[in-house]
Amino acid sequence: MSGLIDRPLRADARRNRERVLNAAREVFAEQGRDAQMDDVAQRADVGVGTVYRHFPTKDALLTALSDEMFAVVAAHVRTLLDRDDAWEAFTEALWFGGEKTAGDRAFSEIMAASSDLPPRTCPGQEDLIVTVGDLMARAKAEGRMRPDVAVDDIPLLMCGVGSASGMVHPSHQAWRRHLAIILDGLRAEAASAPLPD
Amino acid sequence: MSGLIDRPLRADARRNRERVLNAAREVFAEQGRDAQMDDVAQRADVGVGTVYRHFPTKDALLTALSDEMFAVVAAHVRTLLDRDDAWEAFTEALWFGGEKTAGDRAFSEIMAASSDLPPRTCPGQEDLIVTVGDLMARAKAEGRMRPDVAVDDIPLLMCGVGSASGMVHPSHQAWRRHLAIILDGLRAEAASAPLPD
Amino acid sequence: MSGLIDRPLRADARRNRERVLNAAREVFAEQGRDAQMDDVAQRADVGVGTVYRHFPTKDALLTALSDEMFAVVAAHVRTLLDRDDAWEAFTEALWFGGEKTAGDRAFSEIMAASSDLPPRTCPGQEDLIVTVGDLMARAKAEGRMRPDVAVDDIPLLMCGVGSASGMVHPSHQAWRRHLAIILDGLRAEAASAPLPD
Amino acid sequence: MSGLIDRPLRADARRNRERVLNAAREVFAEQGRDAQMDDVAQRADVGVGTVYRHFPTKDALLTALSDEMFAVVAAHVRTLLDRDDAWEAFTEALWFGGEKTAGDRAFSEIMAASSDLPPRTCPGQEDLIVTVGDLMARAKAEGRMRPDVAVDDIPLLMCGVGSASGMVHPSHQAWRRHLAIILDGLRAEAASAPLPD
DNA sequence: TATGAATGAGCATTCATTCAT
DNA sequence: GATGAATGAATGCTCATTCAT
Repeated sequence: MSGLIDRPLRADARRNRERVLNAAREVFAEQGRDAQMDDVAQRADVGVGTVYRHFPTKDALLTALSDEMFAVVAAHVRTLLDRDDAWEAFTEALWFGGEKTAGDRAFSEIMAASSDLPPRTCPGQEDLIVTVGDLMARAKAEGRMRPDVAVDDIPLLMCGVGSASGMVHPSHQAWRRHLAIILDGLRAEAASAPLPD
Repeated sequence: MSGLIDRPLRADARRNRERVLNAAREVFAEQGRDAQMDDVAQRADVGVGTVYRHFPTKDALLTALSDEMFAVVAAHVRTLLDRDDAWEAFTEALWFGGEKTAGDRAFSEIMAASSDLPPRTCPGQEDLIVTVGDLMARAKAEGRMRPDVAVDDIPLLMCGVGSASGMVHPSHQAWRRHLAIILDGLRAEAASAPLPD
Repeated sequence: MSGLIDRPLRADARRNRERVLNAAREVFAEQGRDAQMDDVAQRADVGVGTVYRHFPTKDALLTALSDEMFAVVAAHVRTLLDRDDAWEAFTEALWFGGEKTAGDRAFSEIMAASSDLPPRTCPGQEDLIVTVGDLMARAKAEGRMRPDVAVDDIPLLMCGVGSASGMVHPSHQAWRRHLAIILDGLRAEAASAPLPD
Repeated sequence: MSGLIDRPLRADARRNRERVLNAAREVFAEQGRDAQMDDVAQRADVGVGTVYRHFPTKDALLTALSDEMFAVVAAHVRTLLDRDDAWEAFTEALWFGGEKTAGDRAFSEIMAASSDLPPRTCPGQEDLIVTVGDLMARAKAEGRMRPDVAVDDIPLLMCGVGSASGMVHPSHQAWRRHLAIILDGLRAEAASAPLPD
């Protein structure tokens, strides 16, 4: 009952929340985490207060954004789980992640800064660890992936891809070369020596 | 005339410049480019004014720091030019660069941010491009390095290594794994497909 | 006509008005005039809009609250008018006022701040001036109260009692000592010299 | 040595610190603790930054102001210690305190708000407790002051005087009547009954 | 009419940079 | 030259009030 009555209000609010999120995504992607809340509000065609109503803190907004990013990637990777070729699935997962990360300055910065912060984790991130871990285990079993890589190496490598994605101007697709090299380096045949621990 | 009078002052000034640079190196390495000028001055046991006398702008100081970094690396790489084994020399160059970058938050950030900035180059960087380019050409000729990598890919990859260096807590040596993978990915045998352009 | 239709609404509205007033009384008493309208609404289980429907302004709400306070006290004092012993009645009036004021941060603050505001008066306050004035006149006639006090002194003194009521921690009853001293100071025998004007 | 060299700088800074303090005293006295830092800066003919250089926080500034107030009063009261007539000295102390408090909204508010805050004390306040306590002991011994008042009652009473000082417009001297009554209430002969505890 | 989301002026605070001493 | 105090634009966040639903 009240559900039906609530809808209109909530619908409006949700729409605004979405506008804020979209604006924030753009603004932070372009300008990095130093972008200003006022800019987000402006881009969303909304007062600052509205931004703060939905996200009590700049940090909360940034967190929401990154959680969402993880969730999106995690969801996609999950669809890859039933592929027969685990290495190929893994590869595709990383390409997808790169695609999402590329050009998102804030996300890259957040990942790069994660050393300072308490090691907060969100559902998406945990899911990602599980699913990617699964793919990696199978790819190793297939003999396609070098056995000395760990799941924990992946965020590291992707963080690198992310920061690379900002470099070199126009095509902005230099990160593809970066990732291609990394993927080649992850192949079973590539291992010239065990990775240092 | 003024030369004679200047000398002692200049000596003093040069010493101060050095103190500032040393302090700045430490401070920015630890706290990243967001560190404050006042902190630099304090660490250098110098007034802020002195910092500004030598570097008109925070940005100028940061630039000086990064130029210096490039110069140091370039100098080292130059000593590797007469090695017989070019691939090995190249490898060592990258390990040296990684070592220098790791733990220098500001330098990593600067490299990662270079997309914003006009593509300023400093002598060290140019030198690096030449020497590393030379090593790469020879390594390719040796048949040890995949032919489709370009010199321009290297800063990209190293930028990744840099941002990785900040991640994962105490040992802070996870970047070594990252670089090892990349190097394996750069080997001639690793190339599973040509790099995208 | 509209009267008949309005009634039920009015009943509802009046109930809401009451809820708002009750909530506001509590909230402002606890947190002082800096308490937020949203808090009032929440405590009243009502939307902010409803609060604003009944009181166009935070100030209006505060005013209503203080008017009400005056009315309550005035009503009580009026019941004391037929006492034989005017001094005792006066005394009781002040104790009653103190009791009401103690622990009501907002009311104390409002009284203390009344210098800023235009010297607005409400029926309760006027009534209070009349009744207390009457008691005072009779107490002076009885020879129990010093003749140089004026009705205008009383709010002043009570304001002091009010601000005192907030001080000193848990028992919060230090104001009783304050008022006791003042009452002793108001006795006819206490007058060591005429009050300054 | 460096002392001599320091002076000019420090002299300037101290002058500015004084300007800030003076401005703050005025502004907060007039508008209460809600006055804005920008207003203080403006009144001091100084940038906000300067205010913050000397007082890291609005609260720190307010604290400094109140500490100073206590110190001034304490110093004055200390000069009264050698009076023969302790009651008279006590009386004078309170008049002095009233004089200082009257018209200083912020100070009154701070005293009135002291119930919330952790019971911070400054040297002046402690000194005051000691000296006033001494005067009170002697006044009681003289048989001039009622024995059941405690030093702790005084801030309470003065807080009342303070808040009273803001009331009633033009003369602004109504607080004198308030204090006079209180003083009469504190006399030994005034005690009609022991104070409640 | 009630609701609570939206608004945005307002405010404390920071920090790169300037400039008097 | 060196110093560090002064500057003030910039920024995150709050809260009284309005208004679409």
